[in-house]
Amino acid sequence: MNEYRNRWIEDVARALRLEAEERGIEPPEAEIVPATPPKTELGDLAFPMFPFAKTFGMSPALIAEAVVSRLGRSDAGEAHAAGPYVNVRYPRAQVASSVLSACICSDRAYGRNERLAGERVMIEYSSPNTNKPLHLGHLRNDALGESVSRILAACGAQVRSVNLINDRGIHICKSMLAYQEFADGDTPERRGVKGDAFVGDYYVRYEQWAREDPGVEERAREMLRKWEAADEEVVALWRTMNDWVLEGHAATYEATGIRFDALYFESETYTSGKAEVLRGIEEGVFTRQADGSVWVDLSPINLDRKILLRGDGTSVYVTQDIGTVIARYRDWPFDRMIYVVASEQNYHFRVLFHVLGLLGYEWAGQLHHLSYGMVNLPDGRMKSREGTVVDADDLIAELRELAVTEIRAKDREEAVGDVAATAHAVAIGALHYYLLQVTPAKDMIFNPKESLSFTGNTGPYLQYMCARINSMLRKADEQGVAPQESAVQTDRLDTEVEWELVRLIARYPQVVEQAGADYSPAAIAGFLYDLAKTFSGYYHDHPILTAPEPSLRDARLGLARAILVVLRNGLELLNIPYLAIM
RNA sequence: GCGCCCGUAGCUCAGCUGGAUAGAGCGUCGGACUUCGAAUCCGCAGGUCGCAGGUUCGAAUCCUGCCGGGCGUACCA
Repeated sequence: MNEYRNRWIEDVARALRLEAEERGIEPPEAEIVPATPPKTELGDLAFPMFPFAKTFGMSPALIAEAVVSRLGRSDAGEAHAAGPYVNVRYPRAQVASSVLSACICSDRAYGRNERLAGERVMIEYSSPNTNKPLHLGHLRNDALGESVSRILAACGAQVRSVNLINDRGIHICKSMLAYQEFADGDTPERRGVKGDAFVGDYYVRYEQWAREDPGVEERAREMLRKWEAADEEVVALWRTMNDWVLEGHAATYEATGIRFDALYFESETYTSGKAEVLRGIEEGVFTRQADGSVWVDLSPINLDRKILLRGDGTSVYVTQDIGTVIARYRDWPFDRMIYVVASEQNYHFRVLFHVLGLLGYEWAGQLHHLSYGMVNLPDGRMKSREGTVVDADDLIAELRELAVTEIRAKDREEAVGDVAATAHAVAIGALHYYLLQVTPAKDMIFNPKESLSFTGNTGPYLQYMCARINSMLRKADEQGVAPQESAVQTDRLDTEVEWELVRLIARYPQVVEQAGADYSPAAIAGFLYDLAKTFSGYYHDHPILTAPEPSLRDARLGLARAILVVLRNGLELLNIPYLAIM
């Protein structure tokens, strides 16, 4: 459909030029940018004539008429004047047939593009602490990271997803200390709970404990010192508890379809970066203060100054990130690196990227912080102290139970077969759609009640449309009426809504490309909902399997099949499970 | 104070990078299952697009200033 568009832009430009010539006027300079008319009846492309009114000394409507009389019609469609607009209508049957066949033939590859072909993109997301289970904030992070990874891969990039696990530090020692003090050798297995939840309980326990006895704070610091000194007992405990947590996190990733190509552990990299900072002093880009601490001047980027090494020579957060990104670049030289990290850390990444530039890494300009907003509850921020943090596993379990209830209520147990698996897929679909429909940069409110809903603008709605189309195609097969692709007579698709659906299918590849350029799964979510909603209205009013004539039935089945292709591919990019039956 | 982000229907969110009457979902109310699966569809109601200027033929969209909110601005990560 792009060819048509480009051709019409040229044609309209030429017509305007000729018109100007004939009137002895300077050809108009304004760029010709087509828009989309608000309704399909008006056409498929709209050229507003307002910008040319001044140079022509004519009303936009008159210009539109003059332009149209020069354009006439061609095999690329026909133009007509609609007030101040030149509207173009494509040859529908022709376009429909090329769109549908491209979609159905490409099948799982439909929507892919080569925009980022050959580009190596590393993307970091999740990055949990190993002292507690994943919570709702991680779920947004994971959903975004996973989806953006898939979108970039669909744009042709070679993507490597990594998870930097924060497995060391004072917060880790806190849960360890509480465990030592209170657990009496208990284990997750013995208690029959997930390892991350088990350890998380001790973290909470520590917080209570520290409130009653301020002295424990010092004991935690002491433990950290021992850990850094590789004290055997402390390291052994650390290893055991970390493994518990990692196992628990892995189970949650598994349940949510989150994958990584590599795991990085902060415990292995936290001392790196220091050498880089020291090199920076030699090169004069950092300065050392009398107490031995090292600073970077950030006034070039309108910030203050920032410490890079403490007086005692130990690293801070930025220093570590300097080290890890350099190490990663060595492991796997990338053309671009994306950090999926909450907006709280905007400042941190501005500093990090600037510092890497100062250190002379030319790829510093290829680092991006995909900043996303906070997830709040209807009555405010999640607070671990007040116990309002929404646990990831609990939420998923709740969604799953609700889905089971739905399946039973609709009496679909038999049709569905594996109720548990289907319910889980619905739960994940609801969750991911809910988290991804919002523009990443915006804070969002997580309304538990709303998130538990499966009706309306939701993931299950999209899954349901897939299931319905599937069901139709299955029946067509059973009745032996499944059409050959080549046999589809697209001129039978002559209603406005059918044309609208064809246009949506044709637009999908561009949506993927745009979503890749903007790192915005929300763009895909919005598009899929549009498509599903339009189709839903359509098949309600237009019988498909039971269409009055075979050629009409076949054409509609072809359309439905193409829509299924798009929905399925799109859902995959959002990490929403596809269901043939639900 | 300074920096970044955000203000669109009662609530949660869209709005194709400046174009035709600002759209969905939820919620309220009212309709549609002997008809391809009602996790569906259709209709009603609901808006000074935070406010004020500016740019433009044309602004929810771009610029400036206010007002309101969030997050930062640590020798925490």
